[in-house]
Amino acid sequence: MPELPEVETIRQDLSCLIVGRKVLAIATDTPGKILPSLELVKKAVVGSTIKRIDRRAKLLQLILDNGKVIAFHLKMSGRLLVRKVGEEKDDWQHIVITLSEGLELRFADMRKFGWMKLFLSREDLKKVLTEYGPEPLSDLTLKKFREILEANGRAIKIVLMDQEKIAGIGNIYANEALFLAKIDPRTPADKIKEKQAAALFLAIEKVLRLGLRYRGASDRYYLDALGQKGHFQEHFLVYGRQGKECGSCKGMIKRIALGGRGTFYCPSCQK
DNA sequence: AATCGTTCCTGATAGC
DNA sequence: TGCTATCAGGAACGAT
Repeated sequence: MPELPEVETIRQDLSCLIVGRKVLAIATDTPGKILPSLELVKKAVVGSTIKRIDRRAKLLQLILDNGKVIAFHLKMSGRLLVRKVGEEKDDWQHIVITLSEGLELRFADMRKFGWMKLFLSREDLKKVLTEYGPEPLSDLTLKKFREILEANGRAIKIVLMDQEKIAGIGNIYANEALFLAKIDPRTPADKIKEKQAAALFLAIEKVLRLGLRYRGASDRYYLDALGQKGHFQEHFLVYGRQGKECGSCKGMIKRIALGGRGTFYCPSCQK
């Protein structure tokens, strides 16, 4: 599932591939996934040029030269693919944005949880973006991190995945970071000691950077903008490894449900 | 205000 | 073998 490293990898790809291209047309077979509506989006963006690609949390934004912004949320299974016009249709392809010079930006989504949304101005977008917590790789400091933990009594894994608290961390990176920091995912955030908080702060940075280095985790559906898999899934220490041996203590990785999400940890390493 | 349950959707998997 | 039922899961939303 696309989290910060996956969305950032796509952002970098799109920056190289489609910045400077003009939007010629938009088509879809799932109009409900285009907000506020296909017609309004067409009217606002067809004819404009893509100036820049930004990312904030898991939200990807095409910044257009007319001041409008198109944002995408990939949710569980969304893909943004750059293809040449006429190339074979992609699996679960639902939105096609035709660009100048024979390219297409395709939004494909097996689960159909993802969406595309028009923002009429940078100010409108900014309002939404301020609702996200700090970016863990650029804005978050240890001091700020400790304040977040102290202010929240819910399980640490729930807090890590809460986009209003910290932006961009999803299930995979939350599980992996907690393993590296040797913290039980159920520990109430406000009960985490100073030393453990510092270890977790570093572990978050480490797993996110590792995810970026491997161009994301293609656990199930994730592909980069050219349709290539990432490789971080080959280095998972706990995620999806229930019943397997812990690489650190030779105990067995356990799976539990936390906040309705699959949670993976080593009971003997993570106290 | 904080937190919980429900909803969206479809492929994978379990059970018979 | 082939059918049906269940489940997973990010985040918005309504309910408590």
